[in-house]
Amino acid sequence: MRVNTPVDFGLLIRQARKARGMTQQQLARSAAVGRQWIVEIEAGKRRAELGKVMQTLAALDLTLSIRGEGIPETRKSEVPIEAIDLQAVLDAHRRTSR
Amino acid sequence: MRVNTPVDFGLLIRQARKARGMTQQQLARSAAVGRQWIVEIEAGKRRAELGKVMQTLAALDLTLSIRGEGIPETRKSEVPIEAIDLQAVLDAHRRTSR
DNA sequence: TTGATTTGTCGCCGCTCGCCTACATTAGCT
DNA sequence: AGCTAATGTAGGCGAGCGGCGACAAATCAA
Repeated sequence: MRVNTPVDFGLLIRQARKARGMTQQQLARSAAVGRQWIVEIEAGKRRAELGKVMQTLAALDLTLSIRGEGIPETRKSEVPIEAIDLQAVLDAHRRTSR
Repeated sequence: MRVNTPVDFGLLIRQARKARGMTQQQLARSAAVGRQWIVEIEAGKRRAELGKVMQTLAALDLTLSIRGEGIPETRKSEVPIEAIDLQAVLDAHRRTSR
């Protein structure tokens, strides 16, 4: 999902945290930040430290990506989208739907 | 491209800036930050303000997105990936390859 | 409702940010 | 080489961060 503002970050972090059934306290420990900081980032703090934000995303197992002119789609080390065997998909479909 | 650390942010911002032929001064003005700040973020400053980072990405026309468990692929307002007419693709393929 | 957990808010305080000006260094020209 | 623009660095400054402990308020379960 696209992220345009610090408020978006807050909402998504909170959403992911709840989806994992974590409390602010647990997330704070896991991300090595204060609980207070979690409260603030979830509220959309603009002046939050970039590094802590990324620690938090990592603690939630979330990945961040940038796209735009002049930025390659992936890095060498990144795993590209898995190739799809269209033929197999179509065969399977024919077998089940008729 | 995936972004895991503040250093990644720096490299990508610099890369995008150069791809647009902008100087640090120009980017700084466009993003409403100090030139000094651009120097630091490009060097991978961990404690940079989240808000300014996003202003800068916006000034470079870069988009940020988050992915992971519990985070929807897109927001209502976001434009989904364009649907592909597989039939047309296959037809075209057959026409050219045989 | 009651009790317990979770979340939000407050004040304090050391530390660092980010802007500014000015200077040093490096790149990119002809 | 020589000049100019661009980039990196330094010191100083006000402002705000983020951690802490302690409370309030809200949420949830039985």
